[in-house]
Amino acid sequence: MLSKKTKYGLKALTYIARHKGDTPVQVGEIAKSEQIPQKFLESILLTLRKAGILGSKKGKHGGYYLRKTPSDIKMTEVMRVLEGPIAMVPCVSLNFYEKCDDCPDENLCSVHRLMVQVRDNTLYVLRSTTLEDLSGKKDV
Amino acid sequence: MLSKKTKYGLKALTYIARHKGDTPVQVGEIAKSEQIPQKFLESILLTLRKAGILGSKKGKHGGYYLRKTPSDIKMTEVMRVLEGPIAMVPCVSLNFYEKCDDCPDENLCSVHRLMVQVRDNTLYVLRSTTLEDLSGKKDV
DNA sequence: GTAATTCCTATTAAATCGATAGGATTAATA
DNA sequence: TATTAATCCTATCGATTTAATAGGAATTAC
Repeated sequence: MLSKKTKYGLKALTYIARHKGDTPVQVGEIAKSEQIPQKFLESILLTLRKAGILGSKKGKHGGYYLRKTPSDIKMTEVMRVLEGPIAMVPCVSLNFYEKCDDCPDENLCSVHRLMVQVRDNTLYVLRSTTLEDLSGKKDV
Repeated sequence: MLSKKTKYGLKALTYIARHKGDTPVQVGEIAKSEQIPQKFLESILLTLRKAGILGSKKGKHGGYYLRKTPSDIKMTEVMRVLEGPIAMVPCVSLNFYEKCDDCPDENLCSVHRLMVQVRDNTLYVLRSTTLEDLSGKKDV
């Protein structure tokens, strides 16, 4: 299940990507427009900033902006920052690998092999989708 | 993240599918072999039985057996029973659909469109994989 | 110096997960 | 028929995670 954190984060990123002009976008504006609890959204955008996806400007007239162009922001990156591992089990995770306590040999594990397949297909989608795709024309 | 319930369930099904002979397989045997807490496994197999995937025989010399041949048991079915919806958000779920509170129009929602893609790719894998694939030769 | 904004830490309520406990029910078999 | 061994059922529990809230510190425009 996709966490609200990730869902809100993706919506916010889309909102910022669609924003015209060179002024940063304020949390309050996004929260209101996308119906997201403001304080919660604050912490999410902070996470995205710490991960280098967003930049921020503090103080009055401050706000958030993208550090890269939307077409350079892959969904793999965003998902890993907000949702964590893309794989459904740690033993097939590329970036968050962990061995299973049980499994003596991963290659013999039926669950492992299935989850590799799922991971590869999910990765394909998330790698080939960028923020530009999310924020682009509705009918694409 | 794949729940332990699903992981254990898949391992148990694989174990049963590999079992030779026409006697039912006992929970204790599976639990021991696959290192799964027995009581927990009991409840999982019960779920699978209620879903029609497993059959059971009570009393002495009882146990569980498959209701269909492994090649007829798709991973979509097993995953839906044990893990719930395959989609990452209810608004793109085929079997557990729910409208989002926020989203006025799903077709305009960037998250929705992304998650449809992920769902379709995951479905492809889970639909084309059966228990026979899981329990088959290790080096396939 | 005031107002508006991000930044940071802590807390909380609710839900979910993984597991355990204890026994009821059923069936084989001696 | 009594015993044994298995599934079946319900309830509970502790730990973790999630979603959200609270309160204020730091920073900046004006």
